[in-house]
Amino acid sequence: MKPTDSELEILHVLWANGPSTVRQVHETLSQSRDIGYTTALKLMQIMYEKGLLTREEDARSHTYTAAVSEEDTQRNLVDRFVETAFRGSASKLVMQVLGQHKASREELDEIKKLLNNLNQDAGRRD
Amino acid sequence: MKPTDSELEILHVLWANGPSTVRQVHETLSQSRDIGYTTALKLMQIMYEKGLLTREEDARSHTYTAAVSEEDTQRNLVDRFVETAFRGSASKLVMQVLGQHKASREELDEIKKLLNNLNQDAGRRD
DNA sequence: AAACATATACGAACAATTTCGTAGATGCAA
DNA sequence: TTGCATCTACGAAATTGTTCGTATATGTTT
Repeated sequence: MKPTDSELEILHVLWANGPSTVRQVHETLSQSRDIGYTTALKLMQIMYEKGLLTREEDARSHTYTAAVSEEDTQRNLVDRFVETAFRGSASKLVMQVLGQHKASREELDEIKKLLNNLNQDAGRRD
Repeated sequence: MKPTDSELEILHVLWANGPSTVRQVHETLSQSRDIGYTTALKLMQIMYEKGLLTREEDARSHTYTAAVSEEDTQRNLVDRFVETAFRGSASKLVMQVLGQHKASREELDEIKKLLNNLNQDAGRRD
């Protein structure tokens, strides 16, 4: 259920480019790091067995599609990460990230807006 | 340099309780999961070799201390995590976390305050 | 001092992940 | 139709992380 780092790389390619053959995925992956064709193939076969990918057995090659959504996957990853790295304290994580990374004004505004809503909710609950 | 999940568990114990013997760490760890004494020992020995822990060779047992700070470690982990799970988009991560996790009003206020400062900075830079 | 409790060190098994070589199938081109 | 390019499948090695049993040393108690 939890994709490994390599599997995540492949998922990102499929999320960004849509259904692709092993060759296409390998081509993209090659641009950012050294990886053999059969390595990519094997990874995608394993992911298929795990249910992380579906595939269409076309004429000669197979076309693979991500079977899990980017959102769901990231939600799962975040859950685990908050737990292991921040012992469950999501707000600590948020503050760490905000203090550390740059974000555009638009992004900050969007976050602020979301935060205001949450703040109102929290107020009502008290 | 990057602690594994098990190593992180041990670091959390040491960060929370301060310098401790293997026995003390094992005692704490046992409360949350099944783990043998020698397993904890081995992990801490490896962490010592890696430089994640220092140790004081007392009379009979050793007293271990975290050699890396909680803040630095979390910063590193967040960096990697943003990269692998969110392809570098820190704000996506923040929004994912805020939308998903509950936080107390105090925490939200604190985040909001931090965010306002950042927002001003971003404004000035434009 | 002898027996016991408890510590470290070490080796090894096991599992998961990553990597790639090689074999065999299949379509296409000469 | 023969040979070349390219595909999948498979097996296996290398790496890393986790786990614990056993040996051995060292204090402590009687």
